[in-house]
Amino acid sequence: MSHSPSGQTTLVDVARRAGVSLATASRAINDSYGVSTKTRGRVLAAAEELAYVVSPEASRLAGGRTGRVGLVVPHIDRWFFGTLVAGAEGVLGDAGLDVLLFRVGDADDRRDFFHRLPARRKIDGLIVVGFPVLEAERERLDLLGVSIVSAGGQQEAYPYACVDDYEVGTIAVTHLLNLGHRRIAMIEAIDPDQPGWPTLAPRSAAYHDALDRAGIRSGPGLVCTVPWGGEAGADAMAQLLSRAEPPTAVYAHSDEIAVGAIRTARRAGLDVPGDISVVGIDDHPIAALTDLTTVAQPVRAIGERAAATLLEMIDGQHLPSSTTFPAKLVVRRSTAPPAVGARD
Amino acid sequence: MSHSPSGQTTLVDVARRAGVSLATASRAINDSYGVSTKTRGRVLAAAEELAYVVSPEASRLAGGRTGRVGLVVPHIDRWFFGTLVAGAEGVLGDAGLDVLLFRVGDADDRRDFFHRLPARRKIDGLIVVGFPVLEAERERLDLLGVSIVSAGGQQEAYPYACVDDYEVGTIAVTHLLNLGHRRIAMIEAIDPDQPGWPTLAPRSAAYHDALDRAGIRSGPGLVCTVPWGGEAGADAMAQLLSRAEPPTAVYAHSDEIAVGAIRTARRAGLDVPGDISVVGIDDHPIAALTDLTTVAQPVRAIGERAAATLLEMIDGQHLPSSTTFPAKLVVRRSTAPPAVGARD
DNA sequence: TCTAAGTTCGGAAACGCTTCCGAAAACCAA
DNA sequence: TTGGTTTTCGGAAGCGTTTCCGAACTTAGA
Repeated sequence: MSHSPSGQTTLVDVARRAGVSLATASRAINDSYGVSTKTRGRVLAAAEELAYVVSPEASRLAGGRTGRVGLVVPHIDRWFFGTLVAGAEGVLGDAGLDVLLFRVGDADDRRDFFHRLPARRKIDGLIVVGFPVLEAERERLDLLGVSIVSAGGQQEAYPYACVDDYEVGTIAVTHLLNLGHRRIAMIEAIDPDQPGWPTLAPRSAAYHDALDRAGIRSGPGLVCTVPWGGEAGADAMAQLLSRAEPPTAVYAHSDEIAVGAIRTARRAGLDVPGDISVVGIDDHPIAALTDLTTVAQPVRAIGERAAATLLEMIDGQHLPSSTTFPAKLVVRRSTAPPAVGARD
Repeated sequence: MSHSPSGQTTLVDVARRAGVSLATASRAINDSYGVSTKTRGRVLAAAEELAYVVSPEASRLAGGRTGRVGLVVPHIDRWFFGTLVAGAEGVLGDAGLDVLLFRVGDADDRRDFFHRLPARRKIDGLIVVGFPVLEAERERLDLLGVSIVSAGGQQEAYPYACVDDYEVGTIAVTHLLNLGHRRIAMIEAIDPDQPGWPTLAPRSAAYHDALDRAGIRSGPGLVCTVPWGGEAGADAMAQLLSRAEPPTAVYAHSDEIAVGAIRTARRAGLDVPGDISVVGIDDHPIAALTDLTTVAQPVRAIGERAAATLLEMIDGQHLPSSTTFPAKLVVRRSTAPPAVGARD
C-alpha cells in the first residue's frame, strides 16, 4: 500500500486507486460539479476502502471549508446549556461537521474570547449558546467572517432559535393567578458572569404585566433578585418568608431556583403546595423528580434548530430564518389554590 | 500595506517588513535555534506591528501540532459529564488547546465513532470521558496515533483520573449500617447505551461486601437493577416498597436515582428519613437542593486532572501517571436511624 | 594571516488539498 | 458525417507554514 510519508492515507492514494487524477478525486469527494456518476462512485469506493479522511488543515488551507463549527457556551456543566449543546451536536455531527467548544464562563473568559478570537480561522460557522452578544462583541465576531446563529437567547443581530421568554413568564404567573393567588412573589435571576442576560427582562416584565392586568400591585417586597442557582433560590425564599405578609405563591425564574426555594419552605415547616405554591421555568429533569410545576421549553429542539439554521447559512441555500418555539405549562404538585385563610 | 490575497497578514509580510527571509521569520517566531537576538527582535517587532497571527492550518500542514484535543462523551447533557468536560476544557483552554467534542450517545453512535474514527487527523490527544473502552475499540483508537487518557472511569489501557468506585459504595453503605439499618436495599444502575459501564460493578460489589462484613445477608429482594435515571429510580422504589418486608434504607447508585426514589416514597406517604433513609452518589447539585445525603466525588477536579495528564503526555515530558481521587460522605437530611418499630 | 569551527541566514522543497484553465471526449442536431 | 456544445477530466498553481541543506559570514586558535 502506497501511503504518504505521514503514514496517513492521502487523496493521492485514493486518486491512484480509483485511477483518476488528484483533481477529479477532490471533486468527487466534495461532490463538486463536473464528475460523472460512474467516476464519482469509483472514487468514493476507493476512499471507503482506504478509510480515507480529508486533512482539514490542507483542505482549509487550499480554500475549502474547515468542517468545523464553533459553539460558544457560558456553562457547559449546566443542564440547559448541556442539553442545548447535545441537540446542536447531534445535527452537526450527522452533517459531518465537527464541534469546537469554547467556554466563556466568567467575564474574564469572555473578554479574552472576544479579544483574542481563538476561533479565528478554525471554523465555518458559530453558534452562540444562551447569552446575549454586546454590540462591541458583535464587531469582533464579524472579524471571524463566518455565519453565526444564536441559540436559546433572542438576538437582534443574528438568526436565532429560542423560546419567547415573555410568554414563558406569562404562562407561569397566569397559572398562579388562575389558582386564585394574589400575593405572588418573584425570584428574579441574574447571572453575574453574563451581564445583560436577555431572558431576564422578559421574564420579569411578564410578571409585572400579568399582575397589572389582574389589577394587583406587585409590591416591591415581593421581588427578590439573586444570582442564578439553587442556593440563591433558597436564600431568596428565606427573605420572602420573613416579610410581614409572606406570599402564597412564588414564581421563580428557573427550576433550580424553585427547588432551592422549596427546600427553604419545607425547612421552615411549610407545606408545598398547601401553604405556599412554587412554579419554576425550564422543565429541568429536577422538576419531574421533585414534583415541581414548571413551564417547559424544548431545549434540545432549540439546539437542533439552531444547528440546522447554521447549516443552511453555511450552504448558503435560502435566507436564514429565526424560530420561536412554544412553551407549555407542566402542572405537577408544587402548585395549588391558596389556603383559605391566606386569601385576601 | 502588502497583504496576501486572503486579506490576512502572513509570515511573508512580516519577513519583508523585518527585512529577513521567510525561513528566518519563521524561526524567530517559533523561537527556534539559529537566529541572532537582534534579528529575532526585529522580526518580533514586525509581527507585533502587523498584528500577525499564524495560520493554524498552514502551521499544522507543514508539520506542527493540530492544537486540538478530542473529548469523547456519552451524554453531554448530564451533570456528571458536563462538569467533567468543563474541568477538562478549563485546563486545555488555558494551555491554548482547542476542544473538539465527540458524542457517543447510544450504541449506534458508538459503533460509528470507533469505525469511522472521525477524530482522525484532527487532534493531538484524546480524553475518553466516563465510559469503558472495549478491547476492539482500543485497537481502533490506536489508529489515531495520539495520546489518550480516561477520565471518570478506571481503565487498564490508559492513564486515568477517577474516583475509586468501590470506596464510594463502601462509604455510602457503611453510613447506612452505622446508623443502625439492617434491611438495606440497593438500586443498581445500568446505562443501556453503555454496556460494561465500569463504575457499576464496584459500586455493587461494595454493597454486597459491606453487608457481608456486617453479617447481614443481602436478600435478592433488596436489589433492583434499572436503567440510569431519576424516573427509573422512582419505579425501583415502588418495587421495593411492595416487598413483604420493605427496606428501612436505600442505597442508590446515583443522586438522580435517589431523588426519584424519594419522590416515590413521599408519594406513598412515607417520611424521608423518618420512615426510610436514602443515600445517593455524586453530590450532584440536586442533592444539596433536595437535602439528600450522598457521597461526593470531585468531578470537576477529575476532569482537570485528566486534561493535565494528557498535556504531559503530549509534551512527552515525564511518564504519565494515573490519579485516584478521594470521595467523601456528605450528610444531609435524607438519612437517619431507622424507626424503632422497624428494627429487627 | 590562514584554516577550521561555529553562527546566522536564505533558497527551496515539502505538507495535502482546492480550483482555475484548457484539452480531450462524448454528445447532439443538421 | 460534420461542426458545435456540453461534459468530464488532468495539469498545475497556489494556500501559509516548517525545516532541511548549504552558502556566507564571523570568530578563534595557531
